[in-house]
Amino acid sequence: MNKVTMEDVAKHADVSKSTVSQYINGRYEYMSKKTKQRVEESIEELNYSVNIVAKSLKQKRTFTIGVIVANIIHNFSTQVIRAVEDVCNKKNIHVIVCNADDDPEKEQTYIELLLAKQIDGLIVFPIDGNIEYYKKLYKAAYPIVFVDRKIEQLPIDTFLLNNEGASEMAVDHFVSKGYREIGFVSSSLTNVTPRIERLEGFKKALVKHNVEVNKDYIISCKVKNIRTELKKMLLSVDRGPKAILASNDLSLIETLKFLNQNNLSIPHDVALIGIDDVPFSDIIVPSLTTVAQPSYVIGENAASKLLDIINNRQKKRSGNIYRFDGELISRNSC
Amino acid sequence: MNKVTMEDVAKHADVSKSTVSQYINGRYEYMSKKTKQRVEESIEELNYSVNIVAKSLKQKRTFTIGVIVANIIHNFSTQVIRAVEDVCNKKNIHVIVCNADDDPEKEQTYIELLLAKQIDGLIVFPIDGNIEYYKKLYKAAYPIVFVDRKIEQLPIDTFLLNNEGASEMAVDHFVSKGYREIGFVSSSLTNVTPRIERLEGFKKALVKHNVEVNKDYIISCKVKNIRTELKKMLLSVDRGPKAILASNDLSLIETLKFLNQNNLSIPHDVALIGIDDVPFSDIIVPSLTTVAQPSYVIGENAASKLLDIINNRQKKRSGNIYRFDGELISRNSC
DNA sequence: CTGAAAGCGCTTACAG
DNA sequence: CTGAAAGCGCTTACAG
Repeated sequence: MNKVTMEDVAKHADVSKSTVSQYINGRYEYMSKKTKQRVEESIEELNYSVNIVAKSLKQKRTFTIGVIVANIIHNFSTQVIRAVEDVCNKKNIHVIVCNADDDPEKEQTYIELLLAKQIDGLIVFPIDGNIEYYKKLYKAAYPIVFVDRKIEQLPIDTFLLNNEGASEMAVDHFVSKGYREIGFVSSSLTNVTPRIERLEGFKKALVKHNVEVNKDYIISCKVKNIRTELKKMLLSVDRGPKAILASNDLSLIETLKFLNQNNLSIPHDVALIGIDDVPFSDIIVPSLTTVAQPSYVIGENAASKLLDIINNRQKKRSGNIYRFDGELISRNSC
Repeated sequence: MNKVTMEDVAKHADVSKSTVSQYINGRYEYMSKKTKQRVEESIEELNYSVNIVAKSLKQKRTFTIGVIVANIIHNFSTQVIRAVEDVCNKKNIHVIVCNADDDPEKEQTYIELLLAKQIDGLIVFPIDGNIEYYKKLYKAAYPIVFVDRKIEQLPIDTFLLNNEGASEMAVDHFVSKGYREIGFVSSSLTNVTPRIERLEGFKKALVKHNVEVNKDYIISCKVKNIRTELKKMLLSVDRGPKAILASNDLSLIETLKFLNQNNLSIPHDVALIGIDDVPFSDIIVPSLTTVAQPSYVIGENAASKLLDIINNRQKKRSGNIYRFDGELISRNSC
């Protein structure tokens, strides 16, 4: 395929490699019409295309960034990736996606491989276990932004949902519909930002509405155990909650499955709101009321910021936290 | 970050670059214990990692492959990508994913960019409009495999569903449940393999069961028009079909939406089977009977084959068509 | 067992 | 306006 090099073009056009390079990079200022045309024709005839690897080595830029998602299983991850790719593709930047699978070691291996490939920057959904490693990257002034989770110790730009606000929206909606016995289901085991903040927002919102926080109504466990916990909460306790806030897509799905399997009707027996829209919320019966994350917008912003940082390495970095509000989409499950 | 080079390590260990390179690449045969240890320590101390861009330029391998999906909107695409990434990551090969969005020009731009990046091989969900371009790649002996769709003219290894068999499974299931008035809904506009073959398989299966093929029961149009067409088919015609085979995930979703919106109960009013499992088929009520594609297996096989081809460039290529059988998952929609 | 040298295919100051 | 030369950071025959 790509056997023809700049040298070949130069010979064919009877000019120097330098000139061909100038042409390729659109620096026509000092180029005679004749030369320009000869080069143009030669490139056409030989079907030349530049070797980006060689170019990258020289320029120390690879025109590629990496995205490391904590876990690609979440809808949110997929949508963020899509947005990042859209933003980057527009600027002819390639994106390499790695799924850390919530495993710090896996993540570190990926980061090292990406760095060895000299990628220009990194978008990371950070994992608790790798803080020291991020610190190294930060100190080396490596272009990096975080998504979904923040790491307190590091002034790295971070893009995430207004998590407390999202919970508040859901609780407000429940209360406005007359529900005061509200449960909370979370699938995250580890101490990640979304889980902490959504639970916190949930509690605050209850307090705001003068509802006492009932610990028996809060589930936080592995995905596969959610249904067992729901059974305890809804079927064993004397009076369980009449409404459930599922804190993300996976816990929403588990809750749905549980309710369906136990013939509990939504919203009659239990009302349901999920944080994180799921692709089928509009398709099923009853349709699901959710607080949708602006995932695409979050991804766009993170990508734009990263590209900015890459293009202005010198500028000192701000380490801002960018919050994006969720949107309550009222459908039929509450 | 990666400022430290092989040269630095060489100086620090007081050996030559050649020796460091040998060490990095695990060629210890002729290396004295002492040298080996000194290099090892220096690498450790300087925190050196190899520059893959330089390595790639020299070796003419980038340890990266590209995947160009026709349209990432399909569940199938996502799953194939996941499988490809799993296979490649195990061998430290990176994957760059591009979404052609069913646009031949977009696809060509991506392919050119990927080639300029010197990627080692390509997995493509081919689009009708780019046959000439694939031919060029083929002639240049560029490592490439196809997924999901075949291009008759080119002997390129292709991995796809046994589409006719999938339709047959669905029809058999309908018939076994007593349905003989069966509709077919397809979302693909263009003449792509899955659409053609699934429709063909559908017709053949009807014939096999001595059911006459009724053209009014076959819908093939843009996704956004499916519901209008369904309305004509189900609500305007005197006697519409009592069962519907949705030929892929998107048409399944549209059909579901239509049935729900019109309060048609599944399977009582209309039985439903979809080719292509959707993630929520098990979650909703009624759960959906589908013919699941072995998407992950297809992706795994395509990736393995591509890596094989890359590692044995000399071998002449077979151009086999690899068919994978779907699996009927009987749930409650039929 | 180890090192000097050439070269992968570009870009970029600099000279003329 | 154009070209010769150096260099990006590796690998790889080859010499010793």
